Amino acid sequence: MGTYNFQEIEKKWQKKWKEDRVFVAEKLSDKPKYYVMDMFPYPSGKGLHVGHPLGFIATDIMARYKRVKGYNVLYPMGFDSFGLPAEQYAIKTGIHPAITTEKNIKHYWAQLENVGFSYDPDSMFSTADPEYYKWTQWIFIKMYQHWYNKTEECAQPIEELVKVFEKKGNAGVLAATTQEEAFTPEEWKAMRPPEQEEILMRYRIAYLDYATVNWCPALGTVLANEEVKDGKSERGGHPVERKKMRQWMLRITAYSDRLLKGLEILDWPDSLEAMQKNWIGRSEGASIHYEIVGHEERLEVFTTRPDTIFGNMFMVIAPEHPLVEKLTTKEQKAEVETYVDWAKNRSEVERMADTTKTGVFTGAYTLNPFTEEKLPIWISDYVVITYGTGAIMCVPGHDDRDYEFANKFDIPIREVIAGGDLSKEAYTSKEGKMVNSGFLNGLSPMEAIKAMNDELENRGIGKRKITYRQRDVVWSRQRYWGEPTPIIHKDGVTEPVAWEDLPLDLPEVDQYKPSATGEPPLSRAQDWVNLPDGGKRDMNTMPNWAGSSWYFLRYPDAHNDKAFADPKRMDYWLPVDLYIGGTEHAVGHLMYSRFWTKFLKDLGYLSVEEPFQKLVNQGMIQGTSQMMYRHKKTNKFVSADLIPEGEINEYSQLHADVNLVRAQVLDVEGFKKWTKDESAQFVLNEDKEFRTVPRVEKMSKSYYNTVDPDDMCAQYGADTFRIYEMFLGPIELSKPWNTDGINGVISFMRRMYNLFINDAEQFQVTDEPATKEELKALHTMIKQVGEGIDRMAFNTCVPAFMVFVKELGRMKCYKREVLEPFLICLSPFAPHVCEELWEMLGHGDSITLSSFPDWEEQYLVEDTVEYPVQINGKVRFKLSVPADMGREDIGKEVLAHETAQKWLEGKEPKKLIVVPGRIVNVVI
RNA sequence: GCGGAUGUGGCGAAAUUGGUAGACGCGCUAGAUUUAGGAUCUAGUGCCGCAAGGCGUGGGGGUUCGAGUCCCUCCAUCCGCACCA
Repeated sequence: MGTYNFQEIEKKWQKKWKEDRVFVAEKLSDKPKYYVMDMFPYPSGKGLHVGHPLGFIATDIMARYKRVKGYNVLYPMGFDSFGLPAEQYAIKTGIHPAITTEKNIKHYWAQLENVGFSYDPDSMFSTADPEYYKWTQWIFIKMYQHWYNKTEECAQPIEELVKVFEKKGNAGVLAATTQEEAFTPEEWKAMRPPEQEEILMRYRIAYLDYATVNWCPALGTVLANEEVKDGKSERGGHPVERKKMRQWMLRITAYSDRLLKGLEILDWPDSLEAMQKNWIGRSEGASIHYEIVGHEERLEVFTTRPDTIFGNMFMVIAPEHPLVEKLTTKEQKAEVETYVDWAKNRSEVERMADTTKTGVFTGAYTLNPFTEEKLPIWISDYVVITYGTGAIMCVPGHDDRDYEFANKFDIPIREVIAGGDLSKEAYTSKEGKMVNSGFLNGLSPMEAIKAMNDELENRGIGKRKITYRQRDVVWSRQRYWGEPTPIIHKDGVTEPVAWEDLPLDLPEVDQYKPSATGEPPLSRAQDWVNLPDGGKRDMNTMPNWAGSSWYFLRYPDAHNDKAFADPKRMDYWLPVDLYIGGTEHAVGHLMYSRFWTKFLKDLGYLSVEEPFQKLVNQGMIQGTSQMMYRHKKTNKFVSADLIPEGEINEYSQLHADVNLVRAQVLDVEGFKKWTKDESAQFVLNEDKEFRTVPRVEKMSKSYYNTVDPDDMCAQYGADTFRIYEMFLGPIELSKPWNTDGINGVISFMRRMYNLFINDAEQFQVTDEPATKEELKALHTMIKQVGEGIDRMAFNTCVPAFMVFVKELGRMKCYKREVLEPFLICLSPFAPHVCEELWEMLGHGDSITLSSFPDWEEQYLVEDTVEYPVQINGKVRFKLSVPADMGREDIGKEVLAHETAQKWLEGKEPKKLIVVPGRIVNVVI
């Protein structure tokens, strides 16, 4: 048998690819392009495990496939290098995060090279490279220097806005802004610079503002909403508080509508699209201004159910609402203050865990504009200040929360839509007829919404409004290892760092943690912070999201020093045709990337509105941990099959290193060596084995269930490893890692190799012409593989190869005519061995330069006989049936023809393929 | 509660537009061959049944000549969001 020496082959070709620069894309070309990439990894100290390459292998297959399909392919890889782990390691050890990061990147890159990915080496960069983050800072400054014009749906320079203010004031400006008060040109000109600055901040796309933010005391920094899960920090699971702080923010809400609409044209998974839609949370409703009894101010509320306004019995405002103090009457003051204090100090976790209604009456009333009733204004934390106006009109009859609140505080309930039973629960459906509702009576709720909106607008007390759940994103982090915010504070105003001073490098500091007084780590570099002219540098860094928000724009021109990228290259390469990555970035990275792309498009740097045309979420590869049991009293390890079910609690469970376990049996000696505990005692079963119990959980070093791709490549070869990962199932699916089935792939690889090299180590490929049967096997394979790759069902390609190889082996076919096209088909999956065999076949060029074969139908169809058939005396066409079928078989099918005719209305059928008993297919 | 998905042998899974369900691999069974390896080859392997035959894609119903696939409904599991007005 020929020896398939994968180690030698793989090393040889990896070296050759590198030296010959085979995978460097033509950065500008007339050829059709294909841009495919992965979500780049964060280079942690732990290295890659077998879960990471799943998506990478898929993109590599696509890249290699598109190359042999004649495309100019850009397939890059980079590193998302700013981030928490390197910084926390630095705090612990004092080693500069840049050093750790560089070391980790080297390790990652070596691991990736081992698997044989066809990355374009010229495109590689790290987000922590100053030559890269120079442009991250540049984009940030651009955002700072622009505002969002809602009339033109476009970001525009802030100087132009200033000119408008000087000429006309802000009254006619429709902008994404929190500036509500109007001012005249004279008022504007009379303002001092810090006052003007404050107003401009309300317009800038990157702006400073006091906002209630997620403060994580354990991490010493603020976090974005996307980084908070269930009231805890996504990284580390530390508790998060709400705190009012002045922070850099990005006005992503200016783009909410475009971010929502853009989803329609994208080829993304439904679940991801739904998540983004949900996150943006568009809802249509009305804003209504209520008169407050005895006050000048009005109370603005947002509601999606203006139809129910006749059932509005009370109002609730959030504890943080600005009117709280003003509205509270003397009698209620003490009670209100106690409540507001309590609500503020309640942690997010507590609030989420306990949703029973609490609240307090302010003593103030609004007037229901339609019933003229006095409605009490309450305060409750079930109304959140960050959504809508932080105040609601409450209709206890037709809203679950209002219903619960009204019952608790004995507020009357009125039915305004017939159909429910209000003694039991609120009736929230929009089915039924309006009652007790004045001019709305008799209408359906949908009709009533429209009528009420018209009436509100006529009377000038409200108008239709669209509200988004999405909030502006906090873009400051009180951390060291990130891009410094390129802003200087001086005399109460801010100004950007000059272009020629970019990149604004991170300063050296003595320690990486926040200062003793709670200032960000950058405050430790006082020389850097304080400028000679009295200005002070901003001490915040940008969040981890910053670098990844535009890296896909950099790959085509990764080392450009004059611009973030050459516009011609942007036009040629964008959008990314295929982007693969995990679902964990659904609302973070993917939302920001879309936002930054739209912003840069507005400024004229890009011509695309959306960065990622097709997106695929690869599943997570879970680890299969191996659990072993130790008796709590005797401290002996006991083989799992010896433990009676009822006694399991007497044992403690430990993770054994999965690399020491084969088929649920532990290598006891290896275990002793690993734990460095020679005295450990083991109770073995009657087969003298120590059995473990598998448990599927996250792949993590701490569970000792990680498998290093380097080990897989060393043991089985990169090609086998790649095919096996694809063979596990669809890439979208999560599945536990196990190597149980890898022998099937190994034997396939051996058989495949043996088609070329026989048992006597001789090359046995001949130039004989192939038979029809052999060509049928070939073209079946080509069709299945080509279609499989096109719909990214790589798992279905592998069986096609296996069947093909088995059949050729059975037919003893060692013919060039069949084997050459086969190698090209297989090469995206197993590139090394295919290159090697391609070379043996006498080719001087890389297999990458060949072209993917087309399948031909003539080899695939069965021999057929055609019979003329008449249907209902009208449609005549020919019926093709397999040659071994007789007329009598067709006769059985005549019953079906009436339906067949219906299918075929308006179409010109060529043939019906029939098998005994049924019509199989209609070929048009 | 809202939104999204998924449910097929002992296991991972195929079946692209409705057309012989379970391809391919693992595992298992038997045999062959060598002989201690985590080897190779051959045959078998959805379930029930000696068989003929029957039953089978989470449950129930429907459309169709024909349903894993389409429609309705219920159930289970997973993921995301969540007092969003």
